[in-house]
Amino acid sequence: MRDVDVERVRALPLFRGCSNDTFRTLSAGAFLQRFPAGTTLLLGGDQVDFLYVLLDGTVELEGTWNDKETTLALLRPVSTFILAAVVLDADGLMSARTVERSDILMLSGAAIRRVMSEDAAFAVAVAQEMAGCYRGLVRTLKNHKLRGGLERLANYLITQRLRQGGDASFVLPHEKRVLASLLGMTPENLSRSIAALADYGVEVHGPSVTITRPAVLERLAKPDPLIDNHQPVTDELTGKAQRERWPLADDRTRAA
Amino acid sequence: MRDVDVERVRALPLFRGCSNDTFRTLSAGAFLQRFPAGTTLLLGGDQVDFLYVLLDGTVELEGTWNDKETTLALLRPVSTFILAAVVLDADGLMSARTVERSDILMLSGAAIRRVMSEDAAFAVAVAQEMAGCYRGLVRTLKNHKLRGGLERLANYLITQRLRQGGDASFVLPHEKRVLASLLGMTPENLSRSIAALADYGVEVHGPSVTITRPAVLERLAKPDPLIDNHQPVTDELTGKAQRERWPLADDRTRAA
DNA sequence: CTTCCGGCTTGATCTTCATCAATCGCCTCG
DNA sequence: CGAGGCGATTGATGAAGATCAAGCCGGAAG
Repeated sequence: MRDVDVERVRALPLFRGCSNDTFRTLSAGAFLQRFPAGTTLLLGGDQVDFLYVLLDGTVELEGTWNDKETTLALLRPVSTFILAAVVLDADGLMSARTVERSDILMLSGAAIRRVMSEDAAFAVAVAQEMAGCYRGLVRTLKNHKLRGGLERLANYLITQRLRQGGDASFVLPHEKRVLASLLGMTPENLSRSIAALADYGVEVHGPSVTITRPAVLERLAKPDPLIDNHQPVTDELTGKAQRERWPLADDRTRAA
Repeated sequence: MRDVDVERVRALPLFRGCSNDTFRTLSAGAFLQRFPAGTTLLLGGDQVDFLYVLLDGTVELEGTWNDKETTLALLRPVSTFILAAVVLDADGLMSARTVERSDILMLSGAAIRRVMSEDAAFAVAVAQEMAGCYRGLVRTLKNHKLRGGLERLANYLITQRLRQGGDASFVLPHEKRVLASLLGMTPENLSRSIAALADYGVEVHGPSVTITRPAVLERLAKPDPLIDNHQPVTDELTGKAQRERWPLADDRTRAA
């Protein structure tokens, strides 16, 4: 594992606050692996032995039932995944698959559990990361139960625009069929929904999107801070927990 | 606060492992309150100052958007709620409302955060509880994205039957319109779905349900351990985390 | 260059679900 | 006892979304 990768992991909110001892213990049994696109890292129901950290590439978390599949999340670096299963030493509820070639760090789950009870700061960080993931899922569930497909798409585009810097034009970060699954619709209906958004000032050509009249789109989308996390993605704000604390005043951020 | 209540809280997985000091600190600033039915405890977007522990009654967690409401969870004693917001010192994403008269213990959020960094065992317990809640939400999300309304209802009934002891007859624990919202459908469609399940050996009279041909119903419902948590509810298995670890062998349970 | 393939789009149709409206049963309160 | 109210049910209708079936387009391989 390269030093630069070690540093990236050490800087994660999950590990930033833990002791050097803790971090050494964890990284001792760790290994970094490069997977090609389309590799299944983990199948739902499998025993989970490692905490995964995505350092480069894209990973899809998916659920399956009755020969149907759905994308539950799309992860970009730097993200950890299946932390919940590791904490509880339980089987994974989702499958994980690389969407493109990805560099993934694997940390021993047993070591994580052991170290948690010895290093309170680390245990707190784990609790915070879990809380952030939990809140992300609450947002997703509300998004699906309260909004229709067109509204979900509109809000997705608004969020992407803000996360990519706020310009009128940006790029869809994933294949449309994957995006459709994430948004809970079929690829056909995603196509139609995109076409329908033309009336609201959304121009899509291949993967590139331009929002010409943001105000009009917002009137349709009705974004809501209790559902949509519009926080831009920066190097400073990488963990799920940090991203959930966002619009807090400084004093509260420091206090916690 | 009565001694018997203190004991119930102390016995929760969240507090069972923490030191006496920790527990004393937490219970010092705690107070128990009785709320009538229909009381809003917490509105989405509110600052969250307390961790709530439902000791008696029923609480509904709900989400709102664009004048629509949906219930995200229905809690029965003994359950904690809005732990994630407390851990991150963030605003609540959901509203909480009593469905019936409820006894609720309120613990200072600031004290919880403080105590976490001092007592690793407690921080671990918080992380585990959060992980359990997270997995519950993953199950819910898969349930909604992968199954249709009739299938969700069928699985709900199967789960209820098992949780209430496995008899052919049992009782719906909530009003049907609340149940409809939890299942993500309108009351009208819940009625129709219930009627449709008559063909699968489900008899419903008011709140009482009888499943005459479980095998037939299961063929429709296709329950899946990666979505449905069929674990019975006992005094021994009260926390969200415990309930997620269920089908594990003894040695794993002890190790963690 | 041409062919092939996979992802995307488009149209037609069907299923599912929401909505609107009316009724019924039950309980409460005057 | 009767009136009103609320939840549940049932029916009719419409909208949203899934499915099926072609076609389109662009990149990769031959």
